[in-house]
Amino acid sequence: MQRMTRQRAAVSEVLADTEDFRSAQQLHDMLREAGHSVGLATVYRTMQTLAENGDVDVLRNAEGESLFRRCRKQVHHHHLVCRICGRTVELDAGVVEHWAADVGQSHGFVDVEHTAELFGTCAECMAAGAVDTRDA
Amino acid sequence: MQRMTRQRAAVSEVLADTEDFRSAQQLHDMLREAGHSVGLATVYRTMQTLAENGDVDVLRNAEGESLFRRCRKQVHHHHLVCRICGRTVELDAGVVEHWAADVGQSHGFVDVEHTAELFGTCAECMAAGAVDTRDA
DNA sequence: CTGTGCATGGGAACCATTCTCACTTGCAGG
DNA sequence: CCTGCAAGTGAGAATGGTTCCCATGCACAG
Ligand SMILES: [Mn+2]
Ligand SMILES: [Mn+2]
Ligand SMILES: [Zn+2]
Ligand SMILES: [Zn+2]
Repeated sequence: MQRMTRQRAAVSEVLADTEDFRSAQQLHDMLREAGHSVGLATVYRTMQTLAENGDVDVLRNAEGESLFRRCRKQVHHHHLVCRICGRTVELDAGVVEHWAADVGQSHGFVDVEHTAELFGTCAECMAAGAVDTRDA
Repeated sequence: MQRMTRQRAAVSEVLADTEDFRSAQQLHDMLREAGHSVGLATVYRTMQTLAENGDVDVLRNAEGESLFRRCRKQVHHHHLVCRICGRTVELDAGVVEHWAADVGQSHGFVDVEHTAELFGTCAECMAAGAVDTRDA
């Protein structure tokens, strides 16, 4: 049984304010800046619950950190995420769905699930003279 | 300049002995069982080097742990992995490559990378009504 | 209003991975 | 063969995201 608490309301508010994937720690900072006081553990707990309920999407960046976002689409979809600012584009990917289904079937696998995410640097971050932090 | 050491030889040997994706710690255990003494840090370092050279493929399981495997194909590809026995099929996925490139470009993103893995239950495991032997 | 049991939060615990650094060793060059 | 030295090693410490613990707080049904 879910209770409505000051903390959960604050988290929902912050989630509604951003279009981008954010880590639990970033959300925690955003809450603090917005004047709300919410414990980090509570942020993690809340995101876990929201994720289980399908209210937020979760993905892991290259560093293995979990990123959260309230998505528009409730149905299955994929993302193109800016690895610098977190800007996100929701993608329909019928091609990928078909690929997954075909490949699974042709190899005799059942209950095939797939993961597919795109990470890049968005135009704005690129223009901002963003340094490519990769390779070297 | 790469030097051939007892440790690296042992790791290569163990990698050649398995078809399945394994974690650094599992590899470390396998080395110990095979009678070789190799530090865990060395296993990590070796896997990192092999991964950079494209000699092993890396993927992250649901728990965020890195799994390694020596793949047949040297070129970029994806995997269909049995979530029960770990059996792995290497996949060519031109469709996915094109999708990633097109989507990235049409949204003005650069340096677009993608992840795409399929997890399912293979025919044998399905027939055996098998119990999950992995994870833990 | 009140009790009760879900919720909170600060800090400790967890745990895979990386780092440190003194020590070892492969191997090119002599 | 030697030898010097840069690359490699490993035990343990550090890191850092995430979860756990537990005393205290508080939402809300009755
Ligand atoms: Mn899909
Ligand atoms: Mn690909
Ligand atoms: Zn960006
Ligand atoms: Zn199987």
